[in-house]
Amino acid sequence: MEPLFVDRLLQITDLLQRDMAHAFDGTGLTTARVHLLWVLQHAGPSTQQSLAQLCEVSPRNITGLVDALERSGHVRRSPHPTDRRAVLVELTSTAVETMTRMQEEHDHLDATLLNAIDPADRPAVERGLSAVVAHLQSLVAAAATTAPEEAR
Amino acid sequence: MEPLFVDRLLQITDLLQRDMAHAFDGTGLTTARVHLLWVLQHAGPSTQQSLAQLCEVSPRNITGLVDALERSGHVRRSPHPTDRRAVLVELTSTAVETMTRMQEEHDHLDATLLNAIDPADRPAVERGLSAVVAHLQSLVAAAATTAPEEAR
DNA sequence: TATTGTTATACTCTATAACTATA
DNA sequence: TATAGTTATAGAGTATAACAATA
Repeated sequence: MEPLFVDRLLQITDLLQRDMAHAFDGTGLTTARVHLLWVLQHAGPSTQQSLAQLCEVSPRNITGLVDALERSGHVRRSPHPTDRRAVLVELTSTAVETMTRMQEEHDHLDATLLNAIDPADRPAVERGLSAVVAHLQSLVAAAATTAPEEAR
Repeated sequence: MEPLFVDRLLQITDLLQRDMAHAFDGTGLTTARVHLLWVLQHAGPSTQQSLAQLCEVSPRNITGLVDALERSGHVRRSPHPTDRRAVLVELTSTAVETMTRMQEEHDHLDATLLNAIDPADRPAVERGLSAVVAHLQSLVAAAATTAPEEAR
């Protein structure tokens, strides 16, 4: 009996998260902290405000994550050159190495997953998943505009 | 520029979770609690031990979730008929209604997602995602057997 | 007056360990 | 002796609100 299509997607969600969790098993890092490192790696040195926006999380939350990453030596706070209210958060060299390794694992996972699919099916899968993403984006966008009204 | 395949999957992961989170917006429920209700709906009245196994979570965690769901009127604890150590957790009629509605929304989401995919591509997408699931399962299984040794 | 980050407070999910009541 | 559930304790992620320093 075929599972529902959406259940297949949820199963992939679950498995991907488990697999990625194994990747930081020995590092003492967590999903939220790795996400912040990932954002930092791509954005470069950033203020906590901009990190909050990029991570879609409260500024207070960033304070906590940066505190933890500073303690574990993955991140450094330095004064902002022109705005004395702000700090710049940047990766340490240790973290740069860690993120480089994670990026490689990420690319490797991408290759092996694609490789698991019959080459003849790949274009159709690409098209299908793009369509699914587009549809989900429109659903989420629609919910985002109606939900705030309910909340009042 | 095409995103990596695995990034497309992660994007779907993120969007699915957001969309489903909207579904319990007004109910005061959370992901973990809805998951427990979902399990209960499919398993029927259960002891907390078996719920812990089905949810892959500690028994202590179930205590907290059941406490919260009992307070919000979604769940009832009743004495186990033959084992006086155990309790049976079951859905209240309110929760049965909620879960029925959620099941309908789930089926509806399944239909609309599938509908977003070109009919000609559907079989290939099915095959492709099955292969991805199988591959991820083997990765997770492999990590599960090696990780415990590192932990010692 | 507006913005940056922090302190204060609180809730949720999660875990392990010790304990109670029963098997 | 082993099992079911709870109390005790703890850590992580998350949020809002009040406040300090600076713009």
